[in-house]
Amino acid sequence: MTLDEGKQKFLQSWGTLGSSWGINRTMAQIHALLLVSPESFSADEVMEQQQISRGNANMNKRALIDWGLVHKELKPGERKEFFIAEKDMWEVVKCIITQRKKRELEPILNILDELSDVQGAGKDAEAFTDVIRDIKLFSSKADSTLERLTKSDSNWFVGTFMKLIK
Amino acid sequence: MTLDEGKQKFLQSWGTLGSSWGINRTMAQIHALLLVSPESFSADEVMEQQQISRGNANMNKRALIDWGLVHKELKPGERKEFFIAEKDMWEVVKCIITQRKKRELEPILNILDELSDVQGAGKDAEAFTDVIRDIKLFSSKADSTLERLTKSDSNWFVGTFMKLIK
DNA sequence: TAACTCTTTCATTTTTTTCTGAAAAGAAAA
DNA sequence: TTTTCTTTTCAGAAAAAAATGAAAGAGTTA
Repeated sequence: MTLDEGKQKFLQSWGTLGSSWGINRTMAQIHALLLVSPESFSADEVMEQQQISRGNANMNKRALIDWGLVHKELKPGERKEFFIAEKDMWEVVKCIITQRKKRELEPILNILDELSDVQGAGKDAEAFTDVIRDIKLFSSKADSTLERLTKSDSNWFVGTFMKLIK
Repeated sequence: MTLDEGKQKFLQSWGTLGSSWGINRTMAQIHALLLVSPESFSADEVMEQQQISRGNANMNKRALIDWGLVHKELKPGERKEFFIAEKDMWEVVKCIITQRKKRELEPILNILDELSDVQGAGKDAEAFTDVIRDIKLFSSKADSTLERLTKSDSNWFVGTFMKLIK
């Protein structure tokens, strides 16, 4: 397989994976494009490579920066902004965990807290509080595990998970 | 908060969480509905509770069964099928991990294998193979960790993660 | 076999999400 | 200040995903 074929296949797959995880396909593909490129890209280059509009490129570029997956790069003498992806895969994983945890896990934890004290008696109320309690147990365990994960360094991660997997 | 308000809020939140993780909102809400109910539901009851069409109810009910999150229940004397959710939260988590791993992680692992032997020289090819190698490292570590996780019992999970979060 | 009950399918409609492109805003150079 | 280059915004268009409902299918009972 040639480099170009490989890149193309990677962009395609990364986009598909992203969209099945609730991430806009184009955002995932721009991320993939920047990930496999040693050079930074201008907005125009991204637009041309991905055949997308300026608005679309800008919107997704900003989202990637918000997630911490992409950084701005200013080239001396150039007026344009350039963009380059975080290449350290451990940093990438940490960014994704941090963002999704903040945006999704933490809000649901707050709601579960509120739901812990519903009023009601009987089988229905009992089933409800049981489920909420169990979900809360798992969620807060997940939350603190991920919190520790993102606070640790790559070696800790590799070491700990190595132990887990054998 | 009353039981009904609580249920309503839970269905709402579970649906939102689901859709930000690439799971159809209605599927997540039906799941939530069945999760917090001690009794099983017929298709008609689901339709009425969620105000959705027969086709929609059927489609999502089937998806939930495919995932292993919901089971059929045949009541003696009744011609209808009834549906009841798996209530053991550890089983629920295992179902979700197993399905997503099979549908998403494993396919990408196969693609990463193919992408490992792209032909090409220079900075671009090097950047490409570096990224693919790193993603493969993380993915296969994740894969084997999740594999072991789903093969283990609840106590193992609680114990191990307890240690991690100490 | 015919009538009945319930489930499944799928072409069409509806809703939601994503994308476009032109206009506005911002920032550096002339 | 004015011009030039670049980024951002956002209303409307397009595409994608989800939902509907009627018809077909499947299994029971009469």
